[in-house]
Amino acid sequence: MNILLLEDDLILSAELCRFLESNNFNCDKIYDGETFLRQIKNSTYDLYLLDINVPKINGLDVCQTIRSFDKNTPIIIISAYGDISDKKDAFTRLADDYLVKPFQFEELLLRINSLLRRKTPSDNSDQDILRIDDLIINKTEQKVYRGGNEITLTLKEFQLLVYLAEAQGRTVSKQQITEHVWEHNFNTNTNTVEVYINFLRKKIDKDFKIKLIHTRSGFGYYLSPL
Amino acid sequence: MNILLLEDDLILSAELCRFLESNNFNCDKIYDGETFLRQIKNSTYDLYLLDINVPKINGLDVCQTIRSFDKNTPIIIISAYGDISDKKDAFTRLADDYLVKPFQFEELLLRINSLLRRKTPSDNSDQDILRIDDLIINKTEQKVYRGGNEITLTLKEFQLLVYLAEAQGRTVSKQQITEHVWEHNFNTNTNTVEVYINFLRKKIDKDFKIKLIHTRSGFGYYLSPL
DNA sequence: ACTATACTTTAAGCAATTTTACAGTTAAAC
DNA sequence: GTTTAACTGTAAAATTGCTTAAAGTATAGT
Repeated sequence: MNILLLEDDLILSAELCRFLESNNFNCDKIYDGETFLRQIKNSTYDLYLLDINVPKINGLDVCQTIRSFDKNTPIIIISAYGDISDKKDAFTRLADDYLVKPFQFEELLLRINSLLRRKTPSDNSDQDILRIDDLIINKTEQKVYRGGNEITLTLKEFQLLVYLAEAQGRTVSKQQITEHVWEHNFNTNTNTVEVYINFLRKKIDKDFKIKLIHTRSGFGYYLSPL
Repeated sequence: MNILLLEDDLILSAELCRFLESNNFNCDKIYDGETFLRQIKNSTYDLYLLDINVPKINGLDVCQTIRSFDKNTPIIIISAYGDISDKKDAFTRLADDYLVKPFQFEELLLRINSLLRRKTPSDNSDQDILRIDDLIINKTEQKVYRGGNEITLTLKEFQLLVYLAEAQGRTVSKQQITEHVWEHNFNTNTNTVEVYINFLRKKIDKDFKIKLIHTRSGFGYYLSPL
């Protein structure tokens, strides 16, 4: 089980991580909200542990951002703020639990296990969420987000994007795309794929500095932030 | 939403119940563990609230007994005991949360809602009453209300609405709808689903500003106030 | 069993959206 | 510099969805 910890108190962070690892969790630690959100784009975790008062983006905003595309992964807020208004704030942003510092590590462990126990048994939700940089594709909900905003795609646009995303950065040929997304094999001189790539670029890359859809002339297309 | 409360402090019990009812829960109160276990055989609840130190059978044993046949319904322990060993005891008996007395009612409310939100969607089909905004669907009575007024639906209309409601805002395809509501799988060129969606829209959305039934062209339909 | 009524399904025309095709332009490869 | 591949806007075609009416089916009362 992988846990990602957001905590800027280096001593607490190290201690907590050590404690969790001694209880058979794998724990990564991050010190500011911005890096945190970047990190979860690359790797998936089973649970998030968020301090509120951290640099750049605070823990509550991080929580809200996660929940905009992932309703499932448990989130526990750990904070020195113990007021009911702070707790209310956390729960309305769909956190699952709230622990006031200082707390006993043992209690945190109990609550982590309790939440993980409740996670849906056949948790395919992790595989159903594809990420490329800040682009998030939720296959079950059939929805796409970039920079926190939802992007509305048509059925074919969505299928094409999923096919590209599942190639994991490898280049896929137009031949492969027509076969998988359009399912007709002999279609020669047609530029349907180019047209749809163009549709996707308009919706996904146009307003962003970092382009995700790339062409390898003669080979095909690939999805990557680089 | 129905809550069953186990608490032998009559003053606290009454106050808590009043608070929960003012927050749109239905709350029944029981004063000892034995009666409690008898009660849950007769009626189903959405969440249990258990004090530990009560007559006959204590709250932790009640918790363990419930979990022997029901792993799903959320259980919150409320107790004056605040030691880590007590908490550990509660969580190992598969309670979902633990609040130390005295606590703020407001915080209990937050934690109740958090747990109810997480209830697995699958057991939503066990749910008798489904709600989407001001639309209320009573499955056992097979009645539907919106804005306090009853809406008369035919059998197929009702089945379709229930199927959409149980999807919890997710988009369901026409394929899925025909399979579940009409149960014939090879149905090719027929527009029965569209027609029934139209019937439902007339009865449910027509007179209201906020529309609940939405189309995602190419994908299917979903129910949501947004 | 007959009739009236309500319910379900099919059909058809229209509207909206999505997909495809075409054509001119631009960029890349050789 | 020429050739080939890729991009992009427009428009036509195809698909999908909505709505209404009417035909078929089941149900209840007499």
